[in-house]
Amino acid sequence: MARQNTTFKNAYNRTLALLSAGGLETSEPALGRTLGVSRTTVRAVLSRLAERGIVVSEGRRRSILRAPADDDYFAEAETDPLSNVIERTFMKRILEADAKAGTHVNELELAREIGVATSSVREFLIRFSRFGLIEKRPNSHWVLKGFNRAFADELAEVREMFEMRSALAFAALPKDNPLWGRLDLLEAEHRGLLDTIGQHFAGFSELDERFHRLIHAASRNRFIIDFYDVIAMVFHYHYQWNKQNERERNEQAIHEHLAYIAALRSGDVRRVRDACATHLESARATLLASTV
Amino acid sequence: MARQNTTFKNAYNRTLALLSAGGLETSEPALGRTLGVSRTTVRAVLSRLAERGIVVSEGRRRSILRAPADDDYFAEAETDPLSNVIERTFMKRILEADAKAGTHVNELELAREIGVATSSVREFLIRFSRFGLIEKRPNSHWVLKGFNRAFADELAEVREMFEMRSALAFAALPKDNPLWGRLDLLEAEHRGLLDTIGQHFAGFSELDERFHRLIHAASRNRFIIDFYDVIAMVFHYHYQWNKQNERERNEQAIHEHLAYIAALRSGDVRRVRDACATHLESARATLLASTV
DNA sequence: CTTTTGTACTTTACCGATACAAGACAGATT
DNA sequence: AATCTGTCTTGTATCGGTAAAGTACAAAAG
Repeated sequence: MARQNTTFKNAYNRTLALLSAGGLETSEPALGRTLGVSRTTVRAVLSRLAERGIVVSEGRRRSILRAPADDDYFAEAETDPLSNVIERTFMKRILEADAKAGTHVNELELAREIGVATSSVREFLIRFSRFGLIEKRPNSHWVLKGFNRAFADELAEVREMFEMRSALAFAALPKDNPLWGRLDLLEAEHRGLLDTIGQHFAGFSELDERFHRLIHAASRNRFIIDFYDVIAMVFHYHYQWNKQNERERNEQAIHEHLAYIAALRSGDVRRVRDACATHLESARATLLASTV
Repeated sequence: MARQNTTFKNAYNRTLALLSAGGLETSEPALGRTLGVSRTTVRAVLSRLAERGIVVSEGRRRSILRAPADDDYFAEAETDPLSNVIERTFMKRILEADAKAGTHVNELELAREIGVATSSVREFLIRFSRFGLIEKRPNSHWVLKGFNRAFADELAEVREMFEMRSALAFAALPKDNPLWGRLDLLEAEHRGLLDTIGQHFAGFSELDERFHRLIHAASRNRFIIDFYDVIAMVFHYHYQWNKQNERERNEQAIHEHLAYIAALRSGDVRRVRDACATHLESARATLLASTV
């Protein structure tokens, strides 16, 4: 096999979902746009829909024969892009066990473990290296730098610098800037989550990310914006391992966000500074508490 | 061919240079350490030295038969690692001509132009992407973001933030920290360069890089330290195209560096701030002047 | 008993090939 | 006149293979 057709399978599953929701696009280009794939893939999807007797197309006329059933969908595992699989396996290794600084990472071994070609692992490691957790010895192995206190400190230091600057830039934005509207929406989501915190506080981490990315967007600086990828990665993975007091932590964070939002609206530099600093300080504390 | 043996050729050339200087190491491991390569490569070098009748080895006894001549060396082009070749070709393209933001970058085309496999180009582009000049569209091409004013501004903004912090950290270093010693040496080099500025002011860019990297080392933060790679890349390539007033610019920069060094030694926070700001401001101006 | 050499083995760097996915274009539909 | 479909071409994602470079270990030399 040359390439897993995850793009196709993903698009197919999402088309089934659209069908169930009754919102199937009419034309190939339109469907391509909503799915974010090319027409070639759309046609492959339509072709399979016809094979399975769900939708038949003739020319530009399409008729839905039946609603999709559960077993029409591809298994989730199959729709996961290879790079995600590699990333997950690798992060599991790093976070779970022998992730001491100085450990060697072997491309070939990783590739064999996951069942993929070395070049895929290689490319992943190169991409991953910008997170500052691994380093390459030319012509030789990669060296792990450890998910430790030093990493957390360095990360937090830069984060605080960047976010403070972004927050001040945000507060200074003219009132007709579209970012304000997006901030309003996010605030509403925060309040909504607060009401239902008992049930699904797990959704917070995703909201948290969108909130901070919105703030960073005000910096209009690609280096600042891109740096948030490092933080998002850390939160995404590391917090899967640290469920202690999750609810309390999240609830507190929501309140801090709300205060932060109010400060931004006030336009008062000192208030923004304080709210930002307060929130980032507790974020730092949480992070440090969960390092090795 | 599977792999250019540039490592070997490089090591071989450097061994010849060591021979001419009369400083050949005795044992294989020792030579490996000074060259920074493995024993396998050292043995390949020794074996070629024997073939060419320069040095013969029997057991651990080695005798030098003759001094290396000019045509014993491999041509420089052959000793250049593939990744360098790719980088140079790519940067030339970006800087020379049609480097408008939005231009597509085609892996296959680049690979054909240089005469290498696509995977090598791919890996280069992934590594290069952290410089913020290109961006990947999944399953599709890379998009150039343009070596323009916006890029220079964003770069300068982060640089100033980072270097200011590093400089303050440097000034606060205890006097027995080894970085002070290295600063002394660099100062001497600056003065030396100032005396001979007429002849070889070209050497300044390399000195400049070492100076700023030294300052950043005081931050003890991998993200800050690594960020200097972006700046180094920009200076390395962009300045090859902008030779206007090079001598005056460099001379001024040297004086700014000397003032900067004096400020660091003084430990006076305000003085450090001023010297750092002054220098970075003129660096920013130079950079902006040379963007498209 | 430490360091070096000879040798065998493992891993990385790079190539070439191919299925999957994107993109281009002309003729057909509305 | 714009958008859509059919068809074709190009390019990316991934694999498997091999020469170059690194690494491990036992026997030899000091």
